[in-house]
Amino acid sequence: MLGLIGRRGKSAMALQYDEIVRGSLAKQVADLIRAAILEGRLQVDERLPTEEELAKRFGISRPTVREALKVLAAQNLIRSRRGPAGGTFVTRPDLDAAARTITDAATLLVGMGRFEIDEIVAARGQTEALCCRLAARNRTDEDLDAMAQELLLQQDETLSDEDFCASDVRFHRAVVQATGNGPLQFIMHAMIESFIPITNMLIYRHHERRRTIGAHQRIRMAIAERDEDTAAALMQHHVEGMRAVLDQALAHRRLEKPGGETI
Amino acid sequence: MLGLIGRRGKSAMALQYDEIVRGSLAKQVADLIRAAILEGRLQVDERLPTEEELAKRFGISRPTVREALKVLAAQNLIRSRRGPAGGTFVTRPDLDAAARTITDAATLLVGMGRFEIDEIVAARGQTEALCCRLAARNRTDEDLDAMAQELLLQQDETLSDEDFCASDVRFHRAVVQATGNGPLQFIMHAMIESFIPITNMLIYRHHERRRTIGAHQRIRMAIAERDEDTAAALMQHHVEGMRAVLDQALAHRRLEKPGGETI
DNA sequence: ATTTTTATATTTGTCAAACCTTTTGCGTTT
DNA sequence: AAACGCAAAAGGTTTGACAAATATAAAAAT
Repeated sequence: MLGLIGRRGKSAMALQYDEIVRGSLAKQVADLIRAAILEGRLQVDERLPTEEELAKRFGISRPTVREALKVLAAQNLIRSRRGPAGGTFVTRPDLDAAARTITDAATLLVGMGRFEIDEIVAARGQTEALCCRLAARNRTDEDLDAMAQELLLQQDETLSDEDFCASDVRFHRAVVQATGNGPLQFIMHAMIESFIPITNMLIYRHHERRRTIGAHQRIRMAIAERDEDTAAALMQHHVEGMRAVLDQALAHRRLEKPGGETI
Repeated sequence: MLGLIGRRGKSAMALQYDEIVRGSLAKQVADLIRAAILEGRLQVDERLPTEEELAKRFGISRPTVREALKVLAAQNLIRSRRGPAGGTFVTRPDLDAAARTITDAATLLVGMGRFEIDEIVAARGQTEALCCRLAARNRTDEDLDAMAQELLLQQDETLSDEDFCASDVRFHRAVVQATGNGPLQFIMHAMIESFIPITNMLIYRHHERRRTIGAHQRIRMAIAERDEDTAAALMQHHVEGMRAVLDQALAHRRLEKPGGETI
């Protein structure tokens, strides 16, 4: 019974205005375990007690414990397996999983129209230009190869719009990858994966492929020659050149507003 | 009974190798509802059926439904209230909530040592210098006031290390805020909130306050005068100047490795 | 003796039915 | 008209049980 507040009687203690209760029992338990993980009191890959044991120790029921564990699992902090050697384990922080999390969050915001197109274009232009600078400085030959591979693919005329967009995303990712900076790659994920597809799916219906490919090729060339200023300027021009096309494409899209009850 | 796969007997259907099941029932339900929200089939602030009703429609039990809803609530997609007018509602995508999500993800990665200090310093220097440029271009007088307020606070000698660090974070946030670019602010949250505290809590034990304050003041002045190049250079120098101090501080910290069973 | 099969115990996953707590709204009383 | 109180609705929690998966040990077959 770890001090959780359940079925609290209104103890007539005068002047006790500070946070009566933080939330549901499940939330309190989730917060406790999360804190234990974040503070390192629970090591990576360490096994937590069984759900029944947790329920007993916290003085709550197993379904409530499970609700708490589900929340933590949704945050990629723990994972569960069945069986005798199963149980709940602390998950090693995974770069991909974390990147997916922030991408989802960014995609949601973009999809719900919380950002202006102009803002997105400006943010892309600036940050990707910066990445170009660092890429020109730190790129390896493998990075150049990765870019070349996408360029080759993009020149295939039979490529569907969707596949072309996907290749475009991979090209920009390759540029970010070439910076060799982990934290920057992590941050740029949100840009690359959420901002680019939204803008591109609108644009490529208007057949701007040739121009895009040309810009990509020049960018790669500048990075190959370690010409920071040129690479950055090219990228910024490439991205911000979309603005006009985007505004036009957006006008078409305003009319599509589906709605339907499914659940 | 919406086609969920529960208690599946090994139906002897030959050649049905494709994804027998996606996961637990709770996960399947969570995925279904999430997709409905992300695709706009469930509008913002729309009320979902009651938990009992959902259980009936999906053909599963209420605890399982609740596990699914908890997952979605943890992702800030829904919220629940009790009472007759209560229920489960689709949450409007919130910038702060999303920012908190990515901050948590980044903090976790940093805390678990998935990034090198050098990388973090470099990423901070580059991106914050970029923000300085845009801040110098777009800042309002209110932005300058916000910076000045933190500077004033930082000059208080009696400030605790923790409070000084918090003010430092707010100063850097004010710079990002001054860019006036929503997506950029969103992305930079992860830097500001997770990368800065980690580095600063190490540094300020070594009493670098005066130098920090001086750098802040010069940065603000350059932004006020709309001098992009100077502001960017100052910020980059300010951030990357920490590297040596950081390496030193890190050496001290290597010895602290607490471990203890609490859950 | 080695491999394969079977049994068993353990742990998560799911279910059912109830009860508790909070909140709203209505109806009664003052 | 305002205040109070009650009842209904919905999420929050509990209890106890069973189902499914899986690692380990035991047994059987080769």
